[in-house]
Amino acid sequence: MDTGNSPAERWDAHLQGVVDCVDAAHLRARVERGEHLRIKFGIDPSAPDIHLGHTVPMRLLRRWQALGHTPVLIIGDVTAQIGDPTGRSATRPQLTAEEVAANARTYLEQLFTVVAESGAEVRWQSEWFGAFALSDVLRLAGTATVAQLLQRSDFGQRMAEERPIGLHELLYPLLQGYDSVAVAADVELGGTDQLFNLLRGREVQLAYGMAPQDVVTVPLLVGIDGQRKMSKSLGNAVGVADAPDEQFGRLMSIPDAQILPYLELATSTPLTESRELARELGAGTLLPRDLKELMARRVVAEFHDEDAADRAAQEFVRRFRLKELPSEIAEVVIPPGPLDPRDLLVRAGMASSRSAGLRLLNQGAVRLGDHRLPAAPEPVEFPSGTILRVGPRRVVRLVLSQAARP
RNA sequence: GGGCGGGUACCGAAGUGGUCAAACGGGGCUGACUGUAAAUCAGCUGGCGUCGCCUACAGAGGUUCGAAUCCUCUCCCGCCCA
Repeated sequence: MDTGNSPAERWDAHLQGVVDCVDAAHLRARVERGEHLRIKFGIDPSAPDIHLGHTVPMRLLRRWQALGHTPVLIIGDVTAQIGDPTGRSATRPQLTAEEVAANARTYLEQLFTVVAESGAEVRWQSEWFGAFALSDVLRLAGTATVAQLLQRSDFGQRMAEERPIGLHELLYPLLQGYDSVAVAADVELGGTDQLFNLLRGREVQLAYGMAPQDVVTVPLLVGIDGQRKMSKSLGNAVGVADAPDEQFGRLMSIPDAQILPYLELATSTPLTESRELARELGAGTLLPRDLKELMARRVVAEFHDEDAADRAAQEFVRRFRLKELPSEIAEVVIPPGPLDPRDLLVRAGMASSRSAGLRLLNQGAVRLGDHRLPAAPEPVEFPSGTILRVGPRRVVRLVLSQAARP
């Protein structure tokens, strides 16, 4: 690695966006010496799609990759069948090998939109755990005490609340730690919530007579609800593979307080620029809405392209500021003839049942053409091509089927 | 093996004979408002031929005019002691 910079500058470049660093002095020395390091990054393929939260450590990995290090991506196909107990108050359902393999495929594909594929090493846990004998498991289990493993706050809390803890969950940090032995990791990288697991890797390496890896963590991205950590299952995530409109819209719904964190963590905005933008925001010369839009455009541009970002932004303004119809409207084919409004809603896919449809009608949520449909039970008739709107977001074009009924 | 506590709507969690389609919170949906798909406020949130009926409180039986609530058996889960 030769960035042409002084050792100290090189170290600074590594440190950008880092929260914890253990052992910082040790790592610094290696970096300043210009060593090429193997950077382990574990992937949990328990869900198929990557969201913005995952891209935070991935972004750091990319930066370090650019600085000359080797990303070692570990697909946790074995541990995914356990489910990381981190932050969990309950045992997670176990996945089958097939589910995990399928998830891993799409996951990798999406990961390589951030990290450069060339030069990266991809390893599957089953490479080493596949051949694990019981004696190996026992040896690994012998590297930690129950008390050490229970120190994790989520386990401690579960104990206190008399909630179940699976034995396999206890093993999780050890398995993940053994990965570091298997790939001879120099550094492991993850979100701050992974600190316990990452540190365990050091202990496992030591127990196997290997020099312990250094550990680096990055901040967690808060979900679009602005409250909890971003997570698919909490429904507050922005998926890397989501459609541009979807990404843009979801990003525009984050609370203002999250605009800067998102800009810094979820886009490639240079530090100097984001500082300047933060200053303008504070000074009131830049409106939160505009900065939010800038951030949202950058995210969309990164995972799609500039064009898509432009279109998504325009579409958003069109739909939610000007309250116009979207530029593309899905069509639904409806048989001709008078129709009970409730049935219309069900057939158009806007309501899951007639009762649900009635509720929408009662709430004044339904607009047919440019009329608000009353809750009256009278059947409605309309020409083909009529627009049906339900609430602010759902729009459909009704096309009458020409097939004459006997 | 013994003791104790549980299984309720999308999720969490009340309810221990009728006024329970089931409190409350979360989530979702809708309305108002808004720079916003945010925040806030309000409403809705099993189904159906809508003042009524049907299905529903792990499963199967039973007691009762009447059960999510009582009894019996079964299945599943948790904690503790050994």
